[in-house]
Amino acid sequence: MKTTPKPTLRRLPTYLHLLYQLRDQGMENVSSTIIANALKLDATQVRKDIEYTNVIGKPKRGYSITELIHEIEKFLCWDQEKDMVIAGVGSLGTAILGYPDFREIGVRFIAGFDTDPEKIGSKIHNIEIYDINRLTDFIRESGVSFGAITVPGDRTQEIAEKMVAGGVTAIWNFTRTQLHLGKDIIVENARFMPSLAVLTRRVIEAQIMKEHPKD
Amino acid sequence: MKTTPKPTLRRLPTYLHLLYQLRDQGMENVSSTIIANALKLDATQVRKDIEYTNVIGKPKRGYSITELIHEIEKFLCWDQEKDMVIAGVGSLGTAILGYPDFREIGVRFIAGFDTDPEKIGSKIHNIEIYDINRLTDFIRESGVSFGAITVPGDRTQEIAEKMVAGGVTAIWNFTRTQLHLGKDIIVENARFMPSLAVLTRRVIEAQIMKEHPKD
DNA sequence: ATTTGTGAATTGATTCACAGCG
DNA sequence: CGCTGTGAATCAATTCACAAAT
Repeated sequence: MKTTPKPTLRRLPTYLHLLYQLRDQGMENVSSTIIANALKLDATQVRKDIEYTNVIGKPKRGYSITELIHEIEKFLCWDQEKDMVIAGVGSLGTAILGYPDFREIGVRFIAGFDTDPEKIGSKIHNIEIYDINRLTDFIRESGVSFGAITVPGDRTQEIAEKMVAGGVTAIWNFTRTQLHLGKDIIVENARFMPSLAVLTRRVIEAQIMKEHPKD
Repeated sequence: MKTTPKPTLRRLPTYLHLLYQLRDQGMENVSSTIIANALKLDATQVRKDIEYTNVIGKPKRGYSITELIHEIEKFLCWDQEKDMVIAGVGSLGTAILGYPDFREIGVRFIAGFDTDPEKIGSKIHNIEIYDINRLTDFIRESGVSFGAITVPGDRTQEIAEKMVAGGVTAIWNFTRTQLHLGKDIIVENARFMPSLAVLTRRVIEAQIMKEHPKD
């Protein structure tokens, strides 16, 4: 099997979000051109992306919105419940626990872990917070396979290893630290700083362009 | 001038984070190979990225860590104070206001805006929260040019337009909505869902691989 | 002996161009 | 026609290969 290109995977959630809106407006079909214009993409690119999800459109009419939604969700495994634990419930971890959209796409946080004695034993957004020392055991006992990491500082690698020791196979890493784990562990980094770097550099480049319009 | 490739810009912050750590460990020089291994990248790619920042290394010795840090920060405009406002101080907005790393790279939030009467007039992480109706005027009066948007639901476009009306030229958009603004406005999206899509799809693909090892 | 810097080759992604279908 | 599906062409990014530097 060919693995799906990462850029395609990254675009699919934005298609989904748009499709929900179009469906709620009562639309039944949508063309690649409409999607492309709404999301500032190329229509061919939209069609190629959709091809991966095995949806086929009808000439003249476009794609069925409900079918597209269903198939994209299935393709991403967003139509199934996925339990997840989170290590680190500072402000970012708390924000994630309270983010309502996760429930819609099947992510259910079943526990949080932290070192702060004030937090341990409490509930955040109705999710129980445990001592981080219980992380490995909890994962082993519950069989959860997704872990998110939002700890500050440099304990990231150690915590990831505890997750893997318990049986987690997929890690969503919000920290700035690069993880080194077995190659059967799937790690995906979700960071703010790369996009801020693009933003601030583009601002400088725009200034330079304006001052020296020699392109 | 050639614009810097986006993948390069996105990697620079991870270099920076590693370089801070190496510097704090007392190291003075670093080779592209060391950086590449630590961050799971290709050494040539690291060297090409560094070329953009105008740092030149010394054969046999590598790059000066302090020089690299300084030049990457300068390249990204992370060595200068940049005022920013934020619209929407729900849990994500609150997390961002409390994220300590922003101060290190020169981002200073000078105000937050919300519709919630409970929040208006209060302070969050020591930053004053105003009524969102004051957004345009505040921006005009303060001359701030960066705006972050973390509002829930579908008011994103409207709020972005209010920011632009006040004079913001760079928008950091944390919502799932695609913005349509003048082409002199720099917009950068910072979303969670694309990376979650990569994570969940990679998990399915790994399962498929395991079940049908016909690659 | 290493490590940079960089053209050349390769791989990957996007966009073009158009055939085919309703 | 209007729209999909797709091979071909283009563009962009990564990786290779090696000369130059110390």
